[in-house]
Order: sequence, then structure tokens, then C-alpha cells
Amino acid sequence: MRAAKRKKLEYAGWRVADAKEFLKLSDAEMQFVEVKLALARLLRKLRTGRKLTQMELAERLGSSQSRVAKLEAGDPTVSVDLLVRSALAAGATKKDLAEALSSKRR
Amino acid sequence: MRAAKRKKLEYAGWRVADAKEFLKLSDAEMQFVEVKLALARLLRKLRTGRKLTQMELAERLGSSQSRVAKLEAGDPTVSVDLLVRSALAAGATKKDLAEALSSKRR
DNA sequence: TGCGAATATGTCAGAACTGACATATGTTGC
DNA sequence: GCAACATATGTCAGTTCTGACATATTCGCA
Repeated sequence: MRAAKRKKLEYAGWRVADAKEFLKLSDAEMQFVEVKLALARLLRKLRTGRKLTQMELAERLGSSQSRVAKLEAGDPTVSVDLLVRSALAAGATKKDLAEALSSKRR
Repeated sequence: MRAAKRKKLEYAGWRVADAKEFLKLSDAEMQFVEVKLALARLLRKLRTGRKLTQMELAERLGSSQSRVAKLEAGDPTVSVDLLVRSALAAGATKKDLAEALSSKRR
């Protein structure tokens, strides 16, 4: 399984720009991490923009505060699938997702 | 679980534009299906563009022909996560994903 | 400093996903 | 018509993901 390795990668944190050098990620893996982080940022932006706490958003998503925290951190244990569903449930549109993926970091 | 219901939705096929009326999907659910189909189309485009069979792509992805078929069909049993990983492994960039999400159907 | 609220991190049972296989349904060239 | 190849669909055991809970850490702010 591909993801088994991913779990060990420990790209933890937001220093992905440097991560490529630090760890040995293939281009595809790199981009995958970037996708996750882009979506994670979008989700946090959506939540804070609406002045919701993680707890409040979690309730609306039918999830838990801890998972929301992990989503926003781009934690290796959350899937892009959940990130997308959460962002959409938080009010994002497909277009918003596209923009999040094309916008440069910061 | 949210996805349990999704599984029964049977949005099968490509007639999603009509699907909204036919089934009763919330906006978020609608968009989620559209995201999957957009990525599914991207993946097929990547594969056919390179003149690969599903079998050949499956080997490169470390997966099976049947799963590739399901990926390209936007089957309810495949996750956005796998769609994204596959597209990236098939050579797409984050930008390609963004474009796939913003481009209109057809 | 000390407190309350918010966010982060670790763990795990149960739910969802995945690769693989079997098999069915196209599609193409003869 | 029918091989040969490509794609689609059904199933399932093993893996991964998820919500929930416990707990820790961070962040104002008085």
C-alpha cells in the first residue's frame, strides 16, 4: 500500500517548501502533500472567516474537534477525500477548491 | 457515516447535470460528485493522452485494471484521495487538478 | 500569574476504501 | 461470426481512515 509509507514520512508542519530537500519525496508525493496543505489552508480560512471554532465546525460536519484540528494541520491521517468534503460542507464551491489549488503559498 | 448514504445514491453514469433534480442531493453533495467526476475525466484524459491501457496505468499505479476503471467512472467506491494520487502519479500537476476543477463539463 | 476557551496530539474500535480476482460487456479487425 | 483485447461490474479480505474520547498545549486576558 502506498499510504503506508506516506504515514511514516513525517512531513509534519508547514515547512513543505523545504521538505523536498529534507525528505526524499517524488514529485507526485510532493504535489500530493501540497494539495493537502492547500486544502487545509482553505478549510481554516473558511472556518475563521465565519468566526467558527473548531468545535462548532465539527458539529456541522458531524465530526469532532480533534479531527478538524487534524484536517487544518494537513495531518497525514486525514484524506484528501475528507478535506474536500469538509471544505464543501463548510461552504466552499468547486471553484474555491480550484483556486486553493492554484494559489501560491501564503 | 456520511459516505454510507452516498453509496446508495447511485448517481452512476455521466448525467450529473440532471442528477440534481433526479436525486435529492444537497449542494455540497452535488459539488462533491462533480469534483469526483471532474477528476475522473482528468485521469482518463491523462491515460488516453499517453495511449496507455487501463491495465498499463494500473501497473504503474500499483493498482488493478478494475480499480482504474472505477476511478475513471467516478464510482462511489473510489475516494477523491485515490483520484488525486492517481492523477498525480499519472503525471498531472497541482495546476492540472485546479484546471480540471474549474473547467466546465465536456 | 492563573483561568477559561481554543487548538493540538495520541489512541483505538468500527466504518470505509483498496487491490485483486472473477466475470461480463464492449470494441476492432478479420 | 469470432478471436483478441480493452473496459466495466461484482465481490471480498486486508488495510486505511474516521469519529470519539482523553489529554496536552497554546492563547488571550484580567
